[in-house]
Amino acid sequence: MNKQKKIKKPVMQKAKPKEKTANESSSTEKGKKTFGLLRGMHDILPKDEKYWKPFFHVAEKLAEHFQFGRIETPIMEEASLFVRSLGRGTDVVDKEMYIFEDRDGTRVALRPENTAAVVRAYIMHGLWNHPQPVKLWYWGPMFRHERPQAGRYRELWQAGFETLGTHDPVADAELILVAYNFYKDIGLPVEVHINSIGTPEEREKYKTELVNYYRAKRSYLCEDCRKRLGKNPLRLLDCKAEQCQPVKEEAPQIIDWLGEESKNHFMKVLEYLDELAVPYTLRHTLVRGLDYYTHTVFEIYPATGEGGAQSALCGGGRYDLLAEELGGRPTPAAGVALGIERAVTALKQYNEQNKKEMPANNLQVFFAQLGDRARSRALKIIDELRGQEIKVAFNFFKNSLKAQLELANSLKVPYALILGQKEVQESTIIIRDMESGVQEIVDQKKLESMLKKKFDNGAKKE
RNA sequence: GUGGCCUUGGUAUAAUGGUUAUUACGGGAGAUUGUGGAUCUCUCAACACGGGUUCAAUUCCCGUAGGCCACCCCA
Repeated sequence: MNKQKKIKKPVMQKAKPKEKTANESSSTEKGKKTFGLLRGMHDILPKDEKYWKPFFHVAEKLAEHFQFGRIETPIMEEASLFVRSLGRGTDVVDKEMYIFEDRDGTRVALRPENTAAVVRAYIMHGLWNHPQPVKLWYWGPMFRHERPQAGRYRELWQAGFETLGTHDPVADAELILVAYNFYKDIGLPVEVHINSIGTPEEREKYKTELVNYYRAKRSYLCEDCRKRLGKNPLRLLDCKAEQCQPVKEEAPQIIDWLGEESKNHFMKVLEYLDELAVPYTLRHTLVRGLDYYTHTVFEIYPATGEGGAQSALCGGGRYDLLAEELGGRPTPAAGVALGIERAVTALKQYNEQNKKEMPANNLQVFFAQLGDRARSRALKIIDELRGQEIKVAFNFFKNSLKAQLELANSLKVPYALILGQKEVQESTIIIRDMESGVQEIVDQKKLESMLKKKFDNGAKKE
């Protein structure tokens, strides 16, 4: 052994320091190119499944309960769909879209979000002829060419809920409830931030007021804010620079610039939330970056308040004008998009801090097999157990009993079944209690009933 | 898009301008061959890539890529 080692390594050693000539050859002959990920992209591996699956299930369940129909639209659309909906001048459109010409010369974009596409589908398939409102949900990847950071990816998964064809504030409240439950059901404490940005007209008036106010204080502002003043005044409210805080605090609030109708709508939404006991915080600085929003806007954050700058877990609001903008008939609507990666990250962090773990696998038995004959018999029995809805783990790639039990142990399975030559001969099987180590030999025919009895007893004890 | 920090096996880490790059977890095999959760043995596996400085670079410098942080913005 040792000798082999000594021979092997010096050879490797020599190959490397052969300097420049060796380098060339090693990069072509020996060193096969390996591939990494495109920037900002990530794989979702089986180990993450315990986080991703529950979120999907919760979304699916909520959709079922609240009767949102599933819709999946293509991840590519005509680029102009997003330009129109999100608005020229928004960052998402101007600098974050994956946009290219396909082989036919069509201007194509990878969807940066899904509301526009859902509205497109709503119009295209004449869903306005269905009983209104039409409630839809989706789950899939979005693409934004941003500079990546933790919680910010270029491919990001979103679940979304959209309610189209109603002006009723109860729709806003329902969406917030759904989003709130999405986190609550999974055990992640969150807080809802909410605001109203009224109609475009009201917003314009407010913007003018805001600009006037800020202009007077221009000399106190940070550099960014001076830029924002001309470019994107609503963003002034988001400024984190310390020097701007006093100015910000005194700034006019959009609420005061809403008309009767808008105000009433907002009040109604809040009343519903009170009734639903969804805790929320009014945040008059909450505006949103996509052009299509009107009236209610909201975001949800982890209640821990940690997680860096991009900690918003989801965002949504009303978009009463979007359908019309996209060529449909006027259709009041509202929706919410939930970032799955951020939810996963927040939940992981929360679990870590609170020493919680995701529910363990619900495997009930491990099937250990010894020898060829046992193996083929095992497959049959396992299939029968599957028919009985008994969740059984096994690994036919390991042959020693020891290795198999080791696996059973690491999987935390309560019972192991052991089938060897002897048992095959006698048509029996061993049931081993993994905790106590007690084993009993039972007739294979009685296996299912025995197991079920044990599971029942186990359930009763708990 | 702007600025900054960072990059050693799958993960987490140690050290070093110069013979076999540390340790733990993890993966595989095993400790008299049909029994796990303890211990032990063996084994697998890394200096992101490219260029430069140097007699010599994983170590110093530059570039690229990627990650992270803040901003911009957003989920």
